[in-house]
Amino acid sequence: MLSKPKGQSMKKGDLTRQRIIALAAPLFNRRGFDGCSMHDVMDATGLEKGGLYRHFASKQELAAEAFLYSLDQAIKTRTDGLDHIPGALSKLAWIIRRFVETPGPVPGGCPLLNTAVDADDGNPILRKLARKAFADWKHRLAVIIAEGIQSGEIRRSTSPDQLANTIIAALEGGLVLSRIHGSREALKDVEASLALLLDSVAAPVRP
Amino acid sequence: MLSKPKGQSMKKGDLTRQRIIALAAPLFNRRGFDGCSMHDVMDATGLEKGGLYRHFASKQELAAEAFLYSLDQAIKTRTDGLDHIPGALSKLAWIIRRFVETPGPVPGGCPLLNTAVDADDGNPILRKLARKAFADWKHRLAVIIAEGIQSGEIRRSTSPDQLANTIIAALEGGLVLSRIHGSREALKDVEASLALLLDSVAAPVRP
DNA sequence: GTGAGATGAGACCAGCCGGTCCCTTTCTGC
DNA sequence: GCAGAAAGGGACCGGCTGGTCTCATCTCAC
Repeated sequence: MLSKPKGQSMKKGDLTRQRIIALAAPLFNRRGFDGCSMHDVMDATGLEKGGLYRHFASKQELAAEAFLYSLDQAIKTRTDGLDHIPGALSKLAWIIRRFVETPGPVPGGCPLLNTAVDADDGNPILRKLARKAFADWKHRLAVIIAEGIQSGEIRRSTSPDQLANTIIAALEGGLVLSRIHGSREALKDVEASLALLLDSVAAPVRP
Repeated sequence: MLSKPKGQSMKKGDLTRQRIIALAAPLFNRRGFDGCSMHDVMDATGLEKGGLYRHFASKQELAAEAFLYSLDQAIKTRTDGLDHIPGALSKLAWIIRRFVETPGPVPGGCPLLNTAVDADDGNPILRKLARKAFADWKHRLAVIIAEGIQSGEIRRSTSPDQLANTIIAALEGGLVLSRIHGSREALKDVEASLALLLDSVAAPVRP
């Protein structure tokens, strides 16, 4: 289920498998599990049924791999460079700005949100993957917030989990609004409001 | 496309039509357009193909009607009683609390969000309906906020549209998180953070 | 170079999809 | 109560679904 090793020891089959996943990912992300057929994947990859099913036991397995691929891409492009940002509040603001300004690497909106909505009333496998992905994201944010509290940058009364959940919820909701309206307005509004919220949890500067 | 008249002049056909919509709404809301087949609707309603297609020209028309029904139900249960709440900030807090605490009348999560995600890369009809529904919701909130500014309850520097978009984005995002985790935690967190945000836009009390 | 295993083509399958059509049954205005 | 209209049953349609299987071809270690 997990990705095969990358690098010099990759056989042809592994390369094909990776190629299928990379080409299927935007299809599933855009159209959802039911909205994307194996024939669509055939068209996108140029492979026939047999070639496809040699690498994946089922459509569900391919969809799961495609989701993990999209997720991985999204995380990479949205955290690349974060380490160089000093300070918890700056890190949070940077993450928010990145999310608002940088389009997702895999077309079709955020794969987490899409998969969560697509699978929340069925498809337990995808559902579980989405749940874990959200939990991981929340944890990453909560760690930054906790560090900010530790360092005295953020008020002690702040709940890391609460703030992390709020940031994720607002960004994801804002992305949906922006996509349906075909304008970045909603995301910009969310960014501005989150900035206000971050101000209000910042510890008062000591004179 | 729009609902037929209700009341005394309803023929049998109109009643059946309404019954189909009401029974199909949760199916489409839970499983999405592609995930719900006409056979599912047949099972839910007890009607045969012919009976169904007498009342709707296509699956798309039925889905659109089902969406409008779900939307109408959601708006009703979430605004009923709002008029008795005095003051803009109280109204906003009340709306937020309602959203967090009252489960949607049509199972499967928020029909707006679901439809927006389901249709944002295709299905222009549903997409347009979702877009309008979000715009209407934002307008309703923005009016309340503008009134709060007018009355001196909310800071003049506040942007009604920005705050409205933020509230909607955070609530919808929080609902997705809560549903995927099977816990109200995320929504509660969003509610608390929005309360903080509302505090920060409240005009300072005059001594 | 060769042989064995890896890879892919593509015909095939049963079942389901949205949708149509015609005929019977039921309703309703008179 | 009757005639005409409205409503619904259900067989039928072509096309598409996810998935299987066999056989040809390609790759690569030796």
